Amino acid sequence: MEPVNEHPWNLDVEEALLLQQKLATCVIQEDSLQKIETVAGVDVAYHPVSDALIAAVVVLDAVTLHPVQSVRVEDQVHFPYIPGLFSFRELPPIIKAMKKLTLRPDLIVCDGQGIAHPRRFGLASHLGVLFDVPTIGCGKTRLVGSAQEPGQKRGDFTPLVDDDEVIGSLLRTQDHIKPVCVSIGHRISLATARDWILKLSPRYRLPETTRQSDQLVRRALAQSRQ
DNA sequence: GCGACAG
DNA sequence: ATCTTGTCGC
Repeated sequence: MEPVNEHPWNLDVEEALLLQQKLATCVIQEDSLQKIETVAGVDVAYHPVSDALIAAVVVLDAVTLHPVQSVRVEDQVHFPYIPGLFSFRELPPIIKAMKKLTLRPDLIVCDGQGIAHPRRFGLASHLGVLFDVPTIGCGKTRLVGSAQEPGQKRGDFTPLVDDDEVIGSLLRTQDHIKPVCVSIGHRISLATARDWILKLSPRYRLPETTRQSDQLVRRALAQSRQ
């Protein structure tokens, strides 16, 4: 799977901020989904031994949630972790992994934010714009914004608000378990994004896409540690 | 000035 | 994120 748009990654902080501002105008905050038959999850972990990042993409059947394809890739770190500039650290290995996919997923769920971001351009939006594929941001914690605690039942949600703007939802995926932070990545509406996250989280707090890509990454870490 | 701050 | 320690539930 090849990206539709590309840009340099050897940027300093100021250049990265400007690029976010520019690319944020490309985000489509509406559904433009065709048939969703496959859903992908992406995750990245830092490998301290080799000072590298390991990225994994797992593509699941949207009905059975069983994996149909998975890829893994290792890449050097070339940008520090800075809240708000997360994608400049994690996207290079993710793009490498995406290029190895022989099938094009209909939807991608990211472990991080979409437009629930200071400049409305988190990792999920960045990935979505570069590949022009529908994406959802599903973070374990929030980056910006404030929200009331949603009800205790699976499916309950509250708006995440920043600067008088609804930028996402706190969504309870399991009864009494800490909610996740859902936001639009690209080419999807917030309501549809919530529906998919709920559908992908039938048993655990996090969607199967995130859990399975996370598992693949952890397996690589444990393996190369010996 | 101080805290907060996706992974 | 990762690592460590401690506590609780299965």
